[in-house]
Amino acid sequence: MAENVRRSMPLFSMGIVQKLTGLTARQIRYYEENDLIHPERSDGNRRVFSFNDVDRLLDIKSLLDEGVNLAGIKRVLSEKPVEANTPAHGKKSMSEAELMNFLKSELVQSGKFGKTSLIQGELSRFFR
DNA sequence: CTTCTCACA
DNA sequence: TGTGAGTA
Repeated sequence: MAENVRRSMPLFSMGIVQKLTGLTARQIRYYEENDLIHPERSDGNRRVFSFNDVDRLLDIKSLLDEGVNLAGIKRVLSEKPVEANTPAHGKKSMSEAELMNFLKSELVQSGKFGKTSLIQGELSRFFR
């Protein structure tokens, strides 16, 4: 499962994840406190999120829109341990495809506005 | 400049 | 949750 490696490869900083998920740093840190996500720690105690974390955050965001509280989200994610990867073809979670699509869109948008794109640098490591 | 923790409106 | 203080 080399995919898990990529998925767990920590390479997103707080700022990147904020733009990717649309959540605020406060929320992300708060969710971490509630064991909804487990980012890695790198120099100076800075969080480093993996693809898996971002994916999870996206799920959390969806649940939030549905009016689910932390307890509920916690419950949902509990059934989703961490390495819950598809047995064969994974029709169950197409979150990866969604995420890829989302990330690409972000890149396009960034290009359109000709501005920003801190994620471009980070993302290049995925599409290289 | 960015992120971190802590604490309070 | 947001925000500001004080750091690293």
